[in-house]
Amino acid sequence: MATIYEVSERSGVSLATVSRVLNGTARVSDVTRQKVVEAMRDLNYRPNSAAQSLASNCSNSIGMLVSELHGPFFGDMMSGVESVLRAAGKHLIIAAGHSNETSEKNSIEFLRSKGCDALILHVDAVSDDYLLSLHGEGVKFVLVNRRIEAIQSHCISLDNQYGGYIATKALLDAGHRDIAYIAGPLWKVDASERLEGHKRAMAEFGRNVDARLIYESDFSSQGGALGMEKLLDTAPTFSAVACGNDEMAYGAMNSLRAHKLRVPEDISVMGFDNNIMSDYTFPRLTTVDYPVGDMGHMAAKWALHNIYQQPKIELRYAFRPHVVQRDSVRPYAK
Amino acid sequence: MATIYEVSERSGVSLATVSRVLNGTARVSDVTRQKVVEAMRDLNYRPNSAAQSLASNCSNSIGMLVSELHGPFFGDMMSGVESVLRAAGKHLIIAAGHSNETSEKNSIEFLRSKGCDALILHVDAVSDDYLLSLHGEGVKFVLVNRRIEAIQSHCISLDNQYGGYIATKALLDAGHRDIAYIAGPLWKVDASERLEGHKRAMAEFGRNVDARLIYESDFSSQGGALGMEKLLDTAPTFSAVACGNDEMAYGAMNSLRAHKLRVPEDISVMGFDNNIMSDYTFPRLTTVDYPVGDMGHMAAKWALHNIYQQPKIELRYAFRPHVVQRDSVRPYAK
DNA sequence: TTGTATGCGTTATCAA
DNA sequence: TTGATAACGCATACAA
Repeated sequence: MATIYEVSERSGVSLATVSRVLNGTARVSDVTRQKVVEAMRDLNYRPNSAAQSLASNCSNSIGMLVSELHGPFFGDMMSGVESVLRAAGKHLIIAAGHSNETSEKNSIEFLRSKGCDALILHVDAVSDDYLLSLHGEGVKFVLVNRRIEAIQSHCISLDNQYGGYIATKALLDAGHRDIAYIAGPLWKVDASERLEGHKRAMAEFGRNVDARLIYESDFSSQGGALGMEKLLDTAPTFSAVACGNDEMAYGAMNSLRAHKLRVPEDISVMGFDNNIMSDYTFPRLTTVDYPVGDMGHMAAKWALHNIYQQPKIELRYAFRPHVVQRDSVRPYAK
Repeated sequence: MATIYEVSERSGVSLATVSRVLNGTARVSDVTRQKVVEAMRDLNYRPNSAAQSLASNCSNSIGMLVSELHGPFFGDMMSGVESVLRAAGKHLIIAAGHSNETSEKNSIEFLRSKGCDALILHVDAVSDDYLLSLHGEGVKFVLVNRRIEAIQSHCISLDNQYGGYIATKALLDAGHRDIAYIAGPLWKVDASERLEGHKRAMAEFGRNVDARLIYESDFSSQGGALGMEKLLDTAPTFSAVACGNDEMAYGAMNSLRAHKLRVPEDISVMGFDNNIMSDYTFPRLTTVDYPVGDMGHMAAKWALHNIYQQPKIELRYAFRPHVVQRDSVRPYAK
């Protein structure tokens, strides 16, 4: 592998000048630049990334922690992040946190140890205090899908409460009044915020929420199916169910089908996230669109702006979802 | 940030010794080790990754190129890779190739420029010759889901031909004889191999394949839906359809439903891949299981063994899929 | 078992 | 506009 020395030698200029044309960091006369460029080409020169990082104290890498690498949600998010980072010549190091506190902490340490210039974090098991202390230590990071008051400008989040609200409101507007809710694990803030939104919508329509109509599940389809079983078994009758995410909605629909109940004729189902698959279930799932790709883009832009000082980048911290009408909800008919 | 010098000074031992306890590369007496460890803790020392890479000529990073970051297939694959790499202290840099030749080449160059110790490549747009020349240049890489004779020991692949064969054979065994096929884009080797398998199975049952029963699509659900429309419109009657992947099967099922045809009562549908979602479609999709997570694991192990000289690792290069029976296929009844 | 000295390939600070 | 030269933080060959 050719080094900058060899380029310097072959082109007859100094080390420093080669570095200059490499980085465009200072004016270089056209003729010398020409010579250097040729030498680089001839030698098939590639700068050594580690040496650059060491000397410049900048690794040009961003670490990203997501709960899981698979699943449509994180896939779209990583995709959004990667595309803008890539266009900026930065690279993305990924790690999975598995929604487990120890694992998330380990992953963060791992990413830190790799010398990332900044971290993009989607964490749910770790505490606010931990994150705050990280911030105190000077670790550069941006949180996705989580909001901490004290470091608002480091949080890119969805208004989950609003999402939960419009989901249930869409059901109410369609005439439903007895609405069940299958929530995600309530220790996760997004899950509990969505449920809050549901309650707010219900309250707005003068419905006090019956606790038996709410089931706390785990964001998985199995969990959704289980929740529906339980609801069907023990809850008062209902004509619609809102789910904390799409996957649970899939499970719920399967469970309904197993009970010979038709969606949406007998029961309307509302999801949350708008996974790519929700357009291909049967019936196609009416849900709340989560602009996860956009939020991924924004997280990457945050890093470009705050870490790499790229100017002229419009940052946005709060995203609002909207309802996507498809076929799993229909007006209530007695 | 504390450096090794400061640790050396504070613990009263030499630089070299600190490095030794850091890497466990040579014997160090317990007392000195103790002093060093304490100093590290007191100073909250973290080795500088770039410096380590520069000095050791090893970045401890693996670059991975996948077609897309989203979608169940690549998600599972990355997940498999990450977990074993992570356990070994190596990190994963990811990039998307978008199944486009220029983009794939750019991504490979990008990854190379980042100093990855090795590359895990899922590419389909780039030519064998290109890959071979890369190999000739000394670039370390392993191919996933692609086989090139000349560098077999660098290829971890699924027997797609066999998969296509068992998919159609399952249909034939169920009594179907008039079987349509919705293929992926045939310039992709996996798509064409699967189709080959289909033809082999048909031939084995004495059926010569009617070209009108084969539709070349694009691996997307939309494409699958389109293919089914076309088949319904212009092909001779058929009682079953095998699809090049699950996503096209989803589209095909939707399209059948739109035509008031029931799956599997009127038409049986067979997928390929066993996406996580295939267990939640309606009807649940009978398909061919692609052990993509296992293959991801293996790709990572390949790197551990071949690049980092980790011994005692069993490598496997060929994976065989199997049929997963669910609800979208049923015995043919006149 | 420990220490010394050198090199890894850049960037960056000076001068010239 | 260019060139010396000193960091950057660590690994390692060699000596002790």
